[in-house]
Amino acid sequence: MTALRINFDKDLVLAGHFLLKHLEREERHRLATAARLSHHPRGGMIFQKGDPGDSMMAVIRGRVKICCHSMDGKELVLSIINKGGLFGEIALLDGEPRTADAVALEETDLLVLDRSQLMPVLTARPDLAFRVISVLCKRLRQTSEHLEDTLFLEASSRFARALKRLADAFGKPGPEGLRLDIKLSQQQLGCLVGVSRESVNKLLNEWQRAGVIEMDAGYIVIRDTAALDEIAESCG
Amino acid sequence: MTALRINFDKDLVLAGHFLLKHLEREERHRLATAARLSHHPRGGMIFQKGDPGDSMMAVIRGRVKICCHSMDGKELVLSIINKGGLFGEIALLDGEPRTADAVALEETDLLVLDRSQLMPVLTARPDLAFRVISVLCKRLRQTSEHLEDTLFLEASSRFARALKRLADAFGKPGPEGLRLDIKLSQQQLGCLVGVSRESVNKLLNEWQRAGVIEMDAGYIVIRDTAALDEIAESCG
DNA sequence: CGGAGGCTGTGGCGCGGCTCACAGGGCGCC
DNA sequence: GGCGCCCTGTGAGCCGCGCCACAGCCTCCG
Repeated sequence: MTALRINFDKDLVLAGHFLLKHLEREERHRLATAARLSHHPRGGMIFQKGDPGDSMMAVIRGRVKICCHSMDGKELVLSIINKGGLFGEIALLDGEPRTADAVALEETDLLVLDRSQLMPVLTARPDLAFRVISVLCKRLRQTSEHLEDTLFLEASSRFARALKRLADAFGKPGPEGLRLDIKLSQQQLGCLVGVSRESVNKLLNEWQRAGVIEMDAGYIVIRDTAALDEIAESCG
Repeated sequence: MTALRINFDKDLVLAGHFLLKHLEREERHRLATAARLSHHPRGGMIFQKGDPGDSMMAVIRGRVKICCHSMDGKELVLSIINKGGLFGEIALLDGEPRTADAVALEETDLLVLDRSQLMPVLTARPDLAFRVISVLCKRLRQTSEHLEDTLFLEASSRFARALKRLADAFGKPGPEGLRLDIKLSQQQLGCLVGVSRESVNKLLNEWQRAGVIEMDAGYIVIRDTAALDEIAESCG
């Protein structure tokens, strides 16, 4: 009974995912039964840079950060995966080790798909392969934009752009403005763009004084999108 | 007669390319006849960031740099494509605008493949699709490593790593050491890693004095690979 | 309830590296 | 040959921002 419910849930999860929603129900069901569920506590390590990787994960509940660390302990957060999102495809697809760490930001449930299950489907369904290709293209565009940002822009613009990206991914419109529905410490915000915690603090307070943003119970609310755009484009 | 020779050449070029070498001869020939040749003088612009892009290019002769520019005129060189290399796949695959400029570093001939020609082949041949996927994965790994480098490492390490990468791509073993078979100004070298021309100059001279590298007729020769590794890994 | 550990808020110092300024050299073009 | 242009070489100055230090808070836990 429980097993049945879990399988049913898995089907639903896969069906909800844009990569797999176009599969025949039967095919999807086969994937669903083969997929493992895995649970991770807040802060739990899902995989680590250098691990052999023959699976990819879909986030059912919680959030996952993809990050890596320098030799002297600095952290760079490459991306934050929301519920419904997918990560770990690269190592699955090319068979090389994982390029980054994956850490649960909150209590998180994952659906794990192994290469051996996925590859036959990919081969049989060219449309699925194209979907994968377009995911990879998007990632590449993002990463390369991230690189441009860090080389061309100074800290304030970079951070403003990061807020805008966060707003796209986690923004909920509210009475006061666009509310970022995710709690990140100033430390973590800094890691998103390669800026020190202290600088993040100073920028946040500066913008708060200027009425561009507002802090509400630890959440950031963007009050003046235009002003933020201004900062993001400034200098250059 | 000329046309025939050109078609024959195209066939050869495609056959030499790892993406296409596994196609049936007939299929490849169809692609080859459909593909355009295009010629660019040294410094010529091949395409520009933001252009609609429905083609990808294989380099038959010469070299191409993929780069982009900041609003205040700084340049970032994302990669340099050698003869035999491929570029422009991303826009072709996902239909979005080009993410960067492509400029001929030398007198360059290209073979241009249009989306309309390539897509049917891609759909019919899953192995080709996988090959494309693995190209994208490799690019993604490179870009993300580039990003890590610029955020984590200081100028000297970054530049040392860039030299190593150049050595991988363009290095010819010689009597004195590994010779980089490409002429780049200090300006261009700087653009590869986001370092000012002056800093590049100082580093090159410093390393030359230390016997790590040597300049020969404008070409860089790496004499002490281990020392370069040392610099690349240093600090952290 | 008290202590520890993580987060925020701020000021000051120091440094890596960019900017600027200038001088000399090679090379193609008029 | 001479002129302009782009390259290399080098020193001085400046500045953004990281790093350090410290103080006040909140939260979790024994």
